[in-house]
Amino acid sequence: MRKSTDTLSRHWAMLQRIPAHPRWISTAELNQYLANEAYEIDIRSTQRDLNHLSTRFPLYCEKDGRVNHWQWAKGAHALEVPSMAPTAAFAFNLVEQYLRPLLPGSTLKLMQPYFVRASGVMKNTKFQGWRKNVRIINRGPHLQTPPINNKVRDVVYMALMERRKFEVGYTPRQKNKAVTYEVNPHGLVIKEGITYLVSTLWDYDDLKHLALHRMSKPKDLHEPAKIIKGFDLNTYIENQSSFAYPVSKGSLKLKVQFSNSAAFHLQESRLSEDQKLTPVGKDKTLLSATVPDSSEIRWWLLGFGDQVEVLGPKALRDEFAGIANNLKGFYL
Amino acid sequence: MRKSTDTLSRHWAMLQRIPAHPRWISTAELNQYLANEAYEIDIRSTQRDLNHLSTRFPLYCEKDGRVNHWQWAKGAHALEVPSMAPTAAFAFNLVEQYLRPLLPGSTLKLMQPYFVRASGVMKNTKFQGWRKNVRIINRGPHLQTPPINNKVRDVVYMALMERRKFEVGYTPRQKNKAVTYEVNPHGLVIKEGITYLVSTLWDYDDLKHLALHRMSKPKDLHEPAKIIKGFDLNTYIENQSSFAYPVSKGSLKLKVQFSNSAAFHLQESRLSEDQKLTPVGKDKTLLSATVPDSSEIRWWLLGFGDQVEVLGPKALRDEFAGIANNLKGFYL
DNA sequence: ACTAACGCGACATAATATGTCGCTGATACC
DNA sequence: GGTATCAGCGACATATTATGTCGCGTTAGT
Repeated sequence: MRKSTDTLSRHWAMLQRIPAHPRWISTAELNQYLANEAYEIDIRSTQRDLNHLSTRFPLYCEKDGRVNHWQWAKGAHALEVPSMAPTAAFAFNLVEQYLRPLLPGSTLKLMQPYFVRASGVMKNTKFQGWRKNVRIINRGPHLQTPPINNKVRDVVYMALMERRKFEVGYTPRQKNKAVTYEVNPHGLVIKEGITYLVSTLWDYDDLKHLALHRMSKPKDLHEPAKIIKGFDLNTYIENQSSFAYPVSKGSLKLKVQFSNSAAFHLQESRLSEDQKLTPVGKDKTLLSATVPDSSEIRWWLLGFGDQVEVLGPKALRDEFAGIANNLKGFYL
Repeated sequence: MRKSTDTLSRHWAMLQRIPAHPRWISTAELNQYLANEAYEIDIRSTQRDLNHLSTRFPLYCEKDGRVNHWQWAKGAHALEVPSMAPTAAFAFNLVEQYLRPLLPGSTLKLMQPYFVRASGVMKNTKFQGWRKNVRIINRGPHLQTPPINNKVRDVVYMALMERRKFEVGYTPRQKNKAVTYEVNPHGLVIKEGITYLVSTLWDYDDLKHLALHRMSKPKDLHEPAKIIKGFDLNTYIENQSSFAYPVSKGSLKLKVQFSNSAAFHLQESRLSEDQKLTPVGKDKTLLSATVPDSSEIRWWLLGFGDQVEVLGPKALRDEFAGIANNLKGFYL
């Protein structure tokens, strides 16, 4: 009566196919899936397997009428093989520390199970209180990223990934009341901790930037989105300078004089492949490098204050001269 | 002859206990481990199980004399249950994009299996070429992080975690020849993409900063490290301003006048809990906020150039006045 | 109220997981 | 170089279990 089977790998396939809370799968669906995967087995066995597996794994079964809905229990920590190596766990912890102030909390929350696992692995080492002995030094202050609703995050990400429309309440800045939009997601931009969805609304063709933290009551419409043909996010950002960042597509042959203390770390990590550092006198260093012409580089150079003098190119020097002049005016 | 057993969970335990390449475990060790985990079983069964499992999972067995060494095959992509949710995969992809220019490649490589898995999940969505439709805009140019040897990374991380000594070749800046150090790792600092190990050497008590990309030929000494009693990395960084960053432990009651365009994004992500923005005239905004007194905040403010005028506190205004004066001098 | 579909207990039986034994070959110790 | 030791593994008997089948109770849909 019994066929030759491979119970172990079938069980494995089942565990993989069962989704995490709040998604679920019915016994019949799972049996069908297994049949497609070359595990043709009686549904009775699938039922038995599920009951058996649920005694060993945090599987949860919810009866919906006569149908059993199976899922991984809410908050069940994922199991993985091979388990996370200690060094990988360390990397996860570094990354967590690094990202916490920079990315919206709700995006990071999606990786929470991995961070938890990493902490678990670290607990078995002697490096207790490791957080106190690792530090990542960032430039710039930590802006407080506005919170994004988890449901908004899930619907938006899924809609973007599956190229579907969705409906959402949006509260424009300086207004109190949410209006309802039907959104066709085109691309995602994160800038200074704010997440924007580049989208069109209804059947219109003009692109809007919708901040995720201004969204509420999302509703997946399960309909294909209307995407502008040939849309390309990079082109969009650069050509239209929609996010007001890059200055031009060209590059700059930078010539800058640093104080030695400011130039110090450039000896370790370089600005460009062709970077050259030349000592000038006792306490100055001349930097020459070819870099993309962007507002980022201006920002970076300005941040050094009076530790940096821009020598060239001429246009950039003039820009900086203008800024210096204006600044001087402020503080007369 | 046969005892009642729980084959499934025993197999699971085995899979979890087998380490990833290049670590390994012998059959006897594994059997011993299982015995401790309440799976008391004949070693013959452990042998059979391993052979059986290796037909279904990428397990690799290396014979060392008469002993079998088992490990997950090199580059075997990890398996996890429940499998990564599509939204989590999306988050991983975002994070990967975010981190690539900011963290040393070898640290990121430790997370590679997870990024690979995430990409696999994304492949099942309609969001092909998603990389082109997601963009994270960073401030500051991308410095090129110098490469760290993988072996160095592994030995250093493990030594730090297990509080062990190690021996390493170190090539100080502007020297060609590596000298050999015996290192007691105390803490790790990442700054501008450079990874430093704060350490003492041999039996000395003075702390050195060793850059990981200057290390070579690491050798774990499998001996407990000699750690300075009461060492605390944060205290060390702040008190000794060893990494020349924070200015003081106090806070600043910042009063700053922004041009409206520069102040724009502060309406979305705030600098502090108590941040206040007040319009001044037609095209200026007054910001007041209490922030930690740090060089980061100076950097950040300077980056805005002539879009920002510091009004208070007086000491900070004076600092900025001095900088403006010097700058003006450069560009006369 | 009838029917179809699902879950599940029971049962027979084929398949397999387990302990045991003994052989082979590599290592280590004298 | 001889011998004791130990790991791996093939073979075998057998207890255990995984599987298909059947039938009953229950629920949803018509």
